[in-house]
Amino acid sequence: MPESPPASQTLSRGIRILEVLADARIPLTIDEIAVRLEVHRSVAYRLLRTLEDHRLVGRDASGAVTLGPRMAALAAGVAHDLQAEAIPELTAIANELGMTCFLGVLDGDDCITLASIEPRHAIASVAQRPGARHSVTVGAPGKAILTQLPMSEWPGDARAALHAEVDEARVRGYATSHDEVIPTVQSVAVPLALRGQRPAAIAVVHVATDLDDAEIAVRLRRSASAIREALEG
Amino acid sequence: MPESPPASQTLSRGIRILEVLADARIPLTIDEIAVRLEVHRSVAYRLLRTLEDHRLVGRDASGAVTLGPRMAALAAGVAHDLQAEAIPELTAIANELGMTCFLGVLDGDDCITLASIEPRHAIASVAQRPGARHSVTVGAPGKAILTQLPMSEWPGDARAALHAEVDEARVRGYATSHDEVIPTVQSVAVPLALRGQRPAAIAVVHVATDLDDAEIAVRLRRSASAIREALEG
DNA sequence: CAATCGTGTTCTATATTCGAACACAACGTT
DNA sequence: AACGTTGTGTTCGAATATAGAACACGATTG
Repeated sequence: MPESPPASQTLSRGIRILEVLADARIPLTIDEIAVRLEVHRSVAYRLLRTLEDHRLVGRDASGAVTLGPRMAALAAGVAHDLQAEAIPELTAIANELGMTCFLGVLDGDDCITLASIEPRHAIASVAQRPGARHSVTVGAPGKAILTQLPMSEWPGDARAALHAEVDEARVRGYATSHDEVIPTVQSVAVPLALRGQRPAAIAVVHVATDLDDAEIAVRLRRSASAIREALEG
Repeated sequence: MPESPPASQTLSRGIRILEVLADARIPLTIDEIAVRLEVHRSVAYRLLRTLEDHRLVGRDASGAVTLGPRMAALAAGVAHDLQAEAIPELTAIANELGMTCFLGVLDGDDCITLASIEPRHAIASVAQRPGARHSVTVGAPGKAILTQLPMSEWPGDARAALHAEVDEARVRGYATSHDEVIPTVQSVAVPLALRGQRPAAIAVVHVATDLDDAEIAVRLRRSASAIREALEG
């Protein structure tokens, strides 16, 4: 068993500033940040100045600290080729089915939405925005991702509860959810397994439709295949 | 004149790793990263382990380093309320005009796309993705942003060249571009100035249309007002 | 079976960071 | 006006977290 050498304190604190700012969702003062990090204010100050040099944070008119747009530019580099191939497919699906369609990937015990495309008259429009994150144990995309993992890698609290449901999804080839992540909406997702990359899924959400879940799944699977094809040749 | 105390070396190097990964767009080995940072490999190693702890980077199956989806989750916190208000408006515009519609904000000398919505029947789909970044001196959104700034804050090389064009855009209330950022496409943008926040703009791109630029601008301005209203009461 | 390329670990001198203290500006309150 | 408050930015010595060399190891490749 390899030892676990200590991480970099300074870098870790700098990143925690970004995390704090991201979930605060409002501009914070340096003091507030220092308190949340439990470091001396002068430490937070120097770290902030460094983040500012790299434009990852900025100040609003009153001097309070916020995340900078440059963060979005960095995030655009995440799974760049997957996004490039997936987005046109998501768009096609969204237009054909008239439903919001999105791409989720596994991150630890979470499912993170990387891209999402909305059709006209989007009902659940604020539903799934890029960057949205929730436990992989809830929602259709999460379960579609779980079908790709050995149960030993599931979050501890999910094994008993989801065993049957995920098994069924695996043989069926798609997963569904009702009322889990977003109240009253249903979701259908198919797994997207790529060589060497983290497990992913593409999914749609809808409230009520004349289409059968299985029919939706067929359409999703077609795009999943196209994406896989494009990326793995 | 305040002195400029040195920035945090460790944090700065850690961020440079993220920057290097974002623009490499392919997985890198630790050695490659160390070379690009011009640091000893063991330094890069410890920094990487820290980034990994925070899930900002991950490894693919072969052990190479990539940006992690968590970066996207962080980026979702950028201008959170602006995005929340803008996205429904962008969607409405995209569907009404049948054009890709996006939100750009100023970052230093660059214009960064924060969100973009494509219409139902998208023609040129890969136009402007979230996170896209280019000089504020090119493209319609950039010029719409420049109309909000005193010329003293323009990038040095833009003052002479763009003076007349931006002045005209300012009195007209909208900016245009042909063939600047993306070949053959035209763009129309209106400024979006928000109290205490960085200058922004909303814009559409199109190839050829029966609509007049001025008519498009009217529609854009309506949404800009709605967003301003919602955020500033 | 070398040679190469990659990862992960251990170690000490020292450069870097920490955190207290100081200086100052803007705002409200009494 | 004097006062406390709340915020920022700067200085500096001591302490420690970091830097970078060296070592150990496993895959691949020739």
